[in-house]
Amino acid sequence: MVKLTDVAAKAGCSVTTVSRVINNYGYISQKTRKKVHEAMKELNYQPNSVARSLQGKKTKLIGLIFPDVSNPFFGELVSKIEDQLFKHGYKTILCNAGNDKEKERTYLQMLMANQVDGIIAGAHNLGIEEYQRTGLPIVSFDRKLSDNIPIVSADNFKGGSLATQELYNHGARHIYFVGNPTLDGHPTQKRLLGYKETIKELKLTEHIHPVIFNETLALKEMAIRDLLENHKVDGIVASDDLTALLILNISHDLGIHIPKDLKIIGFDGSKVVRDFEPRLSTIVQPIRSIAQLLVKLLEKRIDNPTEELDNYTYYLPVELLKRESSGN
Amino acid sequence: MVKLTDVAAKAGCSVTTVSRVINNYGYISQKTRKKVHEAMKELNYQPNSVARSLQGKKTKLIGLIFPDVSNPFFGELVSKIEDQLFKHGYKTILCNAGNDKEKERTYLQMLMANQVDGIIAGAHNLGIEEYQRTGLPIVSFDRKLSDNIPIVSADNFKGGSLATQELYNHGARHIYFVGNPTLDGHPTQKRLLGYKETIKELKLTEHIHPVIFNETLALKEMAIRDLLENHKVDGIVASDDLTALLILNISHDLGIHIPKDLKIIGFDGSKVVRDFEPRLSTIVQPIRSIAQLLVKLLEKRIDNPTEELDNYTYYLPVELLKRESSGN
DNA sequence: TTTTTTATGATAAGCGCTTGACATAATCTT
DNA sequence: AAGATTATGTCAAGCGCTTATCATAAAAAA
Repeated sequence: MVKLTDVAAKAGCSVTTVSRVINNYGYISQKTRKKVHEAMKELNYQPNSVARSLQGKKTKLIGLIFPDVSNPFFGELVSKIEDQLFKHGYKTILCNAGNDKEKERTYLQMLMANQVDGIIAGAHNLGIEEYQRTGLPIVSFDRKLSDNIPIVSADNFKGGSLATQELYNHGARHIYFVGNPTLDGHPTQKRLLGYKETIKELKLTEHIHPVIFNETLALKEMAIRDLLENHKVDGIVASDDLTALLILNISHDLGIHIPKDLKIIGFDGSKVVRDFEPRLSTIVQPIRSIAQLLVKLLEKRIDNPTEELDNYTYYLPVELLKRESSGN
Repeated sequence: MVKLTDVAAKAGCSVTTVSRVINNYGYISQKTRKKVHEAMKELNYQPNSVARSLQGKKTKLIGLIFPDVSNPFFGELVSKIEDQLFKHGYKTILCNAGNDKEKERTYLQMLMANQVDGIIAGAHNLGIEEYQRTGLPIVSFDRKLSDNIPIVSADNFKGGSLATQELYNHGARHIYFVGNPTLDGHPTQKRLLGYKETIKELKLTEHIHPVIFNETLALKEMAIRDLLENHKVDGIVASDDLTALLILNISHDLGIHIPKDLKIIGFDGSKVVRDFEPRLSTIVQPIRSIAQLLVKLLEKRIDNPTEELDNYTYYLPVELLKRESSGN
């Protein structure tokens, strides 16, 4: 392994000088600076970040705690975050927490032990305290952890409302909300609230049909089949796109015509779903902006941990993508 | 920050003893071991892995270099790999390389600087040498890097063959291969070879219709539209599921009935696609097994870098999932 | 009791790098 | 030419932990 002393030898100067070049302090002539850089290049030298970190330097490691990148929405979000972090010089430690409390907890410990500079939290298994206890800079996606942890989120309430209104505009009068009904703090709840509010404004009756997010596919299908076969429904606000797709498929099996008999609108609008299911109307979350803001806020916290932010809650605007499934 | 000396103080023993407990060497009585563990728990102590790594201990960090987790297949694969790594006590550094040579190169440097224990390489931008030069244990997914780097892959050739045969069995005689035609070393090429071989056996004419993987959606759509409108085709082997979905959608737009007028079969079989597009026939890669094998091989390399493996090429069996789109 | 074995402590070196203190050149000012 | 400025070097301490060495004490075996 090439080390500082090797570079110094090659460049014909002292380690101090090399260190000065690398860390950019003290007096250095252009000539030596160049010589050192050349030596580093020739030897393909990379300062050992482990050693640097031990001096209290930043590790430039960020922990990303999210449910699961195999979900297209989280996949895209994580991808965008990773890209932002990379541009800011950070490396991403990927922590898929699933719905596994224990795994999330272990990861938290690991991240601390690895001296990460900060955490972006998007999983929802653990309580606030466990995150607080890390003492690390944290920003949260879509869920309030505590008063002093910034939270970034799409405007889920508005999304729920927009979706409901869109279905109404296209003639639906028996509009169901299909998805997770009761997870408190969970983002889908705000979507539900938006739905409820709008239903009330429209003087309709609210109908909530629970389809639990991390149930098996078969159980979800049963729940949806039950809805479509045994209830009078002509419009559905789905809590997320995957649920919406399921409804689309089952409707097709049952011979229910979309959008004539039933109008559907999803939520999330990941690129994959938008591109490959072009019939589905959906509420699109601004994934790129979310990623940018998360990283920007986190970096701010890292660079200045004590500074109070002027705002701890950010709702980014959603967009209604009108397609065939909602009657367009 | 809690450190070793704090634990020693709390437990009423020397740092040496604490270190003996942590690293499990030398003589230690059950009583002291317990006392130390209690002290660690009480203080919520985590050995600083940065400091440990500096002694030459393993970092337990693995770099994962893949194109992009927002692609459902890679999302699922990365998710499964992450899970395997976690179970083996490793942390995952996520490196989305996209098709960006420079980013991949930078990541490689970063991984070296961070003293990762090994790399799982699934991106295809860089040449062998740059990987070799890291001097790190590496395993590769789906692409040969060099003779002494193990490669794990689904049996793409067999998959291409199975798909072609399936279309034939259901009556297709004008069977096209749609996707990347020429990327050498790229996995889709073996799929193409499987297709070609089988076409020859069946005494049909081969037709290759290029749709470049990282083109824009619009260009891909144009290419497909051209195929469907201007060519006599009744069967398509798609190089991957997303391309297959595109073909499905465009066929629908053009009023081409699937599977009556045209039979399609995709490739990859990620869970998302299987669950949410249940009409699509596809060649399913054994993602979980791939992940397990990759991690197993990598760990072997890490624990014993010099040992020669008895095999450097692993083709895992694919499975044909028969659905409606291929005529079932 | 004597010898072995087991348990713990004190001390120090070192992993690769940073940084401060101090010293000495080389170059620039006026 | 004298002082100021800039450039480089030497040396040493320290980040938190591991590990080897040596010493000593307690428990177990002979």
